[in-house]
Amino acid sequence: MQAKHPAGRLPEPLNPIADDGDETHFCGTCAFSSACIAAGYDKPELAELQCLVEHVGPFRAGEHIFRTGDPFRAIFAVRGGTVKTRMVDKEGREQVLGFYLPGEVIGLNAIYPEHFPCDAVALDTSFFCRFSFPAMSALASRVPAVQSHLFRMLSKELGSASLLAGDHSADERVAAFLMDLAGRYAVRGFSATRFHLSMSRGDIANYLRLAAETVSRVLSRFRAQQLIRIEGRELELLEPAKLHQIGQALLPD
Amino acid sequence: MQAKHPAGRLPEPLNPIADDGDETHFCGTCAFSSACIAAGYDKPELAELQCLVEHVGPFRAGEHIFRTGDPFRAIFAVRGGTVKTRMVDKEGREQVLGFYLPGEVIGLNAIYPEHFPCDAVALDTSFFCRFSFPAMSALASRVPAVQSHLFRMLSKELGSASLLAGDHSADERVAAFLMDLAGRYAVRGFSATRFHLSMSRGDIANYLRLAAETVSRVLSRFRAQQLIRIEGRELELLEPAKLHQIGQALLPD
DNA sequence: GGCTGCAGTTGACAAGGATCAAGGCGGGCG
DNA sequence: CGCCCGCCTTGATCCTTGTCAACTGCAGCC
Repeated sequence: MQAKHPAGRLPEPLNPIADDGDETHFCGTCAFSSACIAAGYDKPELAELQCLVEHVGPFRAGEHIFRTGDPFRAIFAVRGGTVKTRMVDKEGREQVLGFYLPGEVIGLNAIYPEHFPCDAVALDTSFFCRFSFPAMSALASRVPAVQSHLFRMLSKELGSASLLAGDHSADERVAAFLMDLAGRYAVRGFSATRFHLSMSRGDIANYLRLAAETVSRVLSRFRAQQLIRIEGRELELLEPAKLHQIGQALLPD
Repeated sequence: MQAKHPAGRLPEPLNPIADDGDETHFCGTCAFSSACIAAGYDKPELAELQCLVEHVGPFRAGEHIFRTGDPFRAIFAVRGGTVKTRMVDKEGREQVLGFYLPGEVIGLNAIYPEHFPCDAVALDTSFFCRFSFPAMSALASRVPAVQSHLFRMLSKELGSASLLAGDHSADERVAAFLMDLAGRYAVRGFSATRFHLSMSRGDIANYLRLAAETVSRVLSRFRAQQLIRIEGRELELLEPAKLHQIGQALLPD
């Protein structure tokens, strides 16, 4: 039993929030920050950006930010908390499309259909910046950096959508999932080796197209192999390099 | 053996081409036609659209339109023929991302990384309209219809990327694949019940994350059930409604 | 003509993961 | 406090699908 970490409780959960800004400076970690910077904080366009953005929340775990079929009027940047997007088919089966962390943007897939094609559900207590899309489009026409930023965000999400597509083993999928989360936390300045899984095992499994039991088994195996330390939803990556190698087929680079 | 169609040879293969236009009117079935129309055929912007578009081809089956890593300078609309996009991982395994028919656009996923993240390979003899992306962006800034069109194309592709994601049976996947192709031919004005499969069984299988043998078996079963008629790569859908029902979990609506 | 190679089909078998089932743990609430 | 209800874990079994293999048909080519 000495392989276990009986008393090794993980430290207090981190509670990342992508909001170090005030009404003038917005969020430093926000997906739009580079666009704001490009536009220049002191330019008249910023005043306009302030008009089209609105802070909304908090949403408690389980509450909807938007629902399938809602008319599309805005996109949302996560300021704090975590969100899952999901589709529910007519037989009532849920399909998790993605998880969104602070600084990331949801709603881009609603531009074309003009209605949200999925639900967005808070997993944590969450806060958002709501960007009116018509106003954003108009601004994009005048500020090339904003237009280019929108194009790039859309294109980026296209790239990540094809990540999950391949037929890969349960180990590869879970390892890639953990490393993907780690990388996304890292680029926003949070710890890449220790974080909280806001989503249930069932949500992870659904997202990865596995059974919840399989996810549970893989995590147990990773723990037995000393690759991770996991206690409920508190996670520590002990061997990121090995995990990256296991999941490499699904990971960029 | 009377269930077979011994002498029922399928008619001559259709050879759709999305080009009913000349240098002035462009392609009526092209993905950009609505943007052109919105911009007004006689407006000065059209002259600009002509400057940024260039007809390229023919490419013969197996030739690359672009390769992974090529610098991103343009997107391509298929005028005629069929294209597959694919990624090849470092172990050399191929991953088919999608098939593109006349009127559809390839290269949108390269905007963000600024290099093509995948290969595009002609399956047929193929022709394209090449749109310089910098010029297109500049035009989009001045013509809201063009900007909006680009946003919508990107968003639309986001939606279709999540289509394939679910864990579905081989029957569901193949049925949905056939119905998806049928629908895409239909919107461009081609027959929705009889068409040529430009891609090999292996490519279909790879795209659907199945083994080639499984695709072969499913198609044989569909034929035995009188749902389709298939002879090599010539396909006729005999029971589109039943196929749609089989694949409904993956299909829109 | 016969050889070669590729695409496709079909069969036999094996394996990874889904499903079914049972039990533990923890939190909310009467 | 004790009950209940999710969430999670672990074990046993089953089934879909991948893998291996053999065979056919066809096209290109010497």
